[in-house]
Amino acid sequence: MAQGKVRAILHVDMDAFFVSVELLTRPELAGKQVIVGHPGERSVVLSASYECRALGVKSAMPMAVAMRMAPHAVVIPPTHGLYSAYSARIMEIFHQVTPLVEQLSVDEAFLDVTGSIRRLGPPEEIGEMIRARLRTELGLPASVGIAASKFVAKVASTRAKPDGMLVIRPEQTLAYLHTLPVGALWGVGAKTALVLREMGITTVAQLAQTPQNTLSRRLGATGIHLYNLAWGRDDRSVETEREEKSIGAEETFAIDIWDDEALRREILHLGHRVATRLREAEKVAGVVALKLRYSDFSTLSRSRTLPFPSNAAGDLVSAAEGLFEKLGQRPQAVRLVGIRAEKLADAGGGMQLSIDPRDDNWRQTEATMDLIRSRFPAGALRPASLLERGQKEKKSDQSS
DNA sequence: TCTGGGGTCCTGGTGCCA
DNA sequence: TCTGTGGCACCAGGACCC
Repeated sequence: MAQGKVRAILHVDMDAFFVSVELLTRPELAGKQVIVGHPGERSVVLSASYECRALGVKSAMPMAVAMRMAPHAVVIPPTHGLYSAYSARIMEIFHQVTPLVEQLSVDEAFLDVTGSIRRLGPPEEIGEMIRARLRTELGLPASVGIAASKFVAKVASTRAKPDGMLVIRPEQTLAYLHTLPVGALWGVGAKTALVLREMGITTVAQLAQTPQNTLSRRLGATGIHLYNLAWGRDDRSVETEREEKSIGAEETFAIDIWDDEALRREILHLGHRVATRLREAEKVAGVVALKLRYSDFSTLSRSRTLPFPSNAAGDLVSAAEGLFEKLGQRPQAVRLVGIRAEKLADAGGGMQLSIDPRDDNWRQTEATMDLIRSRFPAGALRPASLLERGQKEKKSDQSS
């Protein structure tokens, strides 16, 4: 970060990204109500066109609700591979502008262009250039926020949507922030907004005028963080590298499940998914966490430290099964099962040594499975115990 | 209205150990 | 030998984001 120099941070956010990508191959749907998401009863909206948003449809809204709001909307199942491919091309364009790119998700990033100004012109010109390139080279609309800090740039891009650009200069920052509702702050979700409302705080200006210790008492460290944001204080730099902290997979059943055997099969399936991804990332996990969500949406998680870090499905599954056993009788049917590998470390190239030679045989087998999987279509290879599941529970495999 | 799947971060409780 | 304490790791859960 340049000391004593005002930074120029861009936040670039693609507009209705999944929908925009789908429209590239279905231009006849442009200007129509379009939703990307699984059409199933228990799915949610992944992305909605602005024509749908005008009717109240939002991302993460239950599909059933969205369909009541926009009954004529065209629903397109997601094609994640396509979005990843476009995401890579988008990031490539960003990296041609500056090496200081922090990718936040598949469709948005921070760019620190402070050092690019002499070469490319003022930040506004850089922002417009990026938007023009995304539009002409990829056919995708994007919004850009420009400010001296990440947080304010992010707020600006949100306010610039759709297909716009908003610059907030350092001297305008406070006046601008203090016009916003408190929900505009990064980190204020439904629960925090409720707590703040109980305190009589609904705007950023009111938050800024609230004593820090009052906020701290109700919200802990979050309160102090929000207070600083309300005063425009955010000196976090654009981080170009981010270490993965965990890798997980979870599955919501089409109907809630009581059957132990079905739950065990799902644990086995998820364990293999997570282990495969760990090996692809060349990581080993030190901790395995099991997550269950019951019919009433209450969620329970249990975790266990492995005797030694591993990326073998057998180790992950056996830890998860141990946690599952320990839970004993379940009070309700289960709607979701998840497994997460945590405390990740580099695999270090070699395979994990084990006292039991059978374990190493199994790991060799998994390595061979990875190789076969890389050469044949997904789902071509799976443990025998999952074959029956593969035929009965097709729904789950759509997302694997 | 009835809630996916992928993550990160924070907090509070608990048990171990010096 | 017993007890209190502080630090730390681990665990569980919640809130949030896209």
